[in-house]
Amino acid sequence: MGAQGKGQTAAVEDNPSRPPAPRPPTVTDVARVAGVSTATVSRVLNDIPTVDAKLARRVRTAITKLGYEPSRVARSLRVKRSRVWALVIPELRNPFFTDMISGVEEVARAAGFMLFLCNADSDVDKEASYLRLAVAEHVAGIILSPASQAASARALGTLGTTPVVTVDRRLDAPVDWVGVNNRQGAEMAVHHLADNGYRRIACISGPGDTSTGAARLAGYRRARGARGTDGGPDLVRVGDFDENHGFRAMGQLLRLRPPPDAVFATNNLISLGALRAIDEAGARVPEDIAIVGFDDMPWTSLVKTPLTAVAQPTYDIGRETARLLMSRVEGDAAPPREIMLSPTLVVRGSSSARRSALSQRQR
Amino acid sequence: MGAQGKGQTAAVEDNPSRPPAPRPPTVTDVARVAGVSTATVSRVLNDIPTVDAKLARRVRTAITKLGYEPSRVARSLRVKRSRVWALVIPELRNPFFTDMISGVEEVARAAGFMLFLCNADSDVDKEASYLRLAVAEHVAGIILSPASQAASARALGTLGTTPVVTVDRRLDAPVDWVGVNNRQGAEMAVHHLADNGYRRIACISGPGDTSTGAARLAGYRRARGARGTDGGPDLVRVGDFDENHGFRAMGQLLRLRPPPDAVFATNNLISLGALRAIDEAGARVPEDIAIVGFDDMPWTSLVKTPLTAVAQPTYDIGRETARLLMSRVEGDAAPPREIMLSPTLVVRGSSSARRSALSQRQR
DNA sequence: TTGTATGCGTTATCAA
DNA sequence: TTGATAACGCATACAA
Repeated sequence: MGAQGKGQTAAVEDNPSRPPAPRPPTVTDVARVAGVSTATVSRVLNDIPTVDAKLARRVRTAITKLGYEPSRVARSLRVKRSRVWALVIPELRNPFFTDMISGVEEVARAAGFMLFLCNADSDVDKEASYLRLAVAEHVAGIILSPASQAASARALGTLGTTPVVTVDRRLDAPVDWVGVNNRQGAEMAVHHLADNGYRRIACISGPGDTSTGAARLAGYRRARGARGTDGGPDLVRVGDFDENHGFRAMGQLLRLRPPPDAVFATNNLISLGALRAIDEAGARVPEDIAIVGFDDMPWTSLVKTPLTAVAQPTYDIGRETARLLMSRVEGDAAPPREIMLSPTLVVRGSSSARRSALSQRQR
Repeated sequence: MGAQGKGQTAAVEDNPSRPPAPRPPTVTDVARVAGVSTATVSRVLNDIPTVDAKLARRVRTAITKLGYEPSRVARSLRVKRSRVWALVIPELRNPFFTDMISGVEEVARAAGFMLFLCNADSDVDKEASYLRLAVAEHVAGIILSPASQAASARALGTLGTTPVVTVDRRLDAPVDWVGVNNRQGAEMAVHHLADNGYRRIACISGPGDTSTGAARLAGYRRARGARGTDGGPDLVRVGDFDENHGFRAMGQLLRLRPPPDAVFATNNLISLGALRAIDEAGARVPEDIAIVGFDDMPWTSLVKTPLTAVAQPTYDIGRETARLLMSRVEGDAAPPREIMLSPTLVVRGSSSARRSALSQRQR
């Protein structure tokens, strides 16, 4: 109900009583008002100590009086480096990345850096295009989670001297990296399933041309090898790190004869899709199929059977990445560093110890 | 292998075999190589038609030969407007906003705009600080989802002529807005619960100084009024739009005597917290308490009792917001516009028709 | 149609 | 310690 606020569209014309040029003040204006040179204003702005306290005060009052705000673009042009980072990630809708970004944002903001958000959409061309834009914007540094191992490493060459820190996904190149021990995380998942009596453990893997996809699959294979579990290569399903792949792969796995008795879902979106497939097939977790995911999410404890998952210190990953980039931006020229954090296994009902076929019948 | 070059202090001069200056090429370089003036290069760059095809070709080959990339910061300084938008949101870890951002990003990238990601962290000071930075960076436009209705409206004044489009959360100011009909969405939720026989319908609301918090609460109250349901003001719990508030409020509601038989959770994080509280209390959905959430998420169909939710066209909201800002950036000076999309109710098990007390006992 | 020259707002170099 | 002045890389008014 109520009236629409649309009324009174009358005087759209320019108001002649408005000051002629609402041009934002510049250093020159500040200098004039403070009665000093622009050089002195600049010195005050940049906290250069060799300036008389009295003059500095005059400058500061002039600044507040005018409501002056230094132009970051003019400064960027002059010093040939902006206080901006580019954040290039493969998928914005994956909560892992947004949590990670939260960590990056915290330290960037504290240091006065703005963040260019670049969503590559898992597309190497979009990624390359964003990287070009980033250098065209004279960003001070780049945080990159590469869409692909091969193509993205090539793109690195075009970046000139801009510092780059990769995160989560590695590159075959001498470049900083922050992330978790993905192979270890995968091994933990599979060993845990084997410990709980599962023998046919499947894996829904991500793309082979991402280091995380490759490492988690490698960990899975290694752990299976160590435990001598059953089943052949058809238990491995490689595809994208998304819900769709999780859904379809899980459907295929459930139709296998014999089907797997457990599955390792290698990221949170794949887990989501796999759970949906299990649900639609009317299968029970873990009686018909156990599942362990990668990435612990707010919803993992709330699904029908709470999900066991390999948890990453996602926010910390973002913070460490930003700190490392910060040191590079400030001139740290040490050889490339790799900061590897540890994943942890959060055990819940989806991987509960398997009952033997006998005891199942006894129920 | 050779001697270290360090000894030869004789030749302090630049190594002649190395290119003297790995300085990125500029318009001047391109102009020199192409044998034209910088003005012509600039014209080619900006697709100004009044340039001879032959010269244009020469320029273009020079550009590719040199690997020239125009400096967006120099251009920004010159034209006093960058091809960058600022995206100011209250909470990066709320998937609603990241989905919305995906939509924004799609149209921004297509138009060659970069995005400054500004996470205000529900803090009006951080928000104000980011808005200042945005103008200091000469952004072409701002997409703002205000942390608070009152404080953020004040901040608008400092923005000068920079176009602003608000999204999701409104402001008490004549400014563009894109979002859904939040009051209607809330009404749908409550009417649905009432239709299914619930009589004591609680509400876990967001902050009163956000338009979405206020509108959803208003819709809840209005629908309750229309249906004449039971219960008093203690059925309404106001707090933050986060999981913690959802968890605590739900716990309090469950301890009420008599407790509510249904609850409306006014955003996805509150739903998460409420479900967790219900779970920990050992209550069943919907037998002990029915629940309807706001925002449909990938996990909503997978929780123990699939969640009925008011769904928003989140991605579209982002796209529409970006399109509106684009038109403003291109000079559209029409009066402020409001684009209101419609929410839809996705019905699942968490709000199934209530069984009477009698039939419940009969089970 | 093309070129010359100037300025965007800042910082850095050099003299004073 | 301070100030005049020259860039930074680009776009444009004006002249040719």
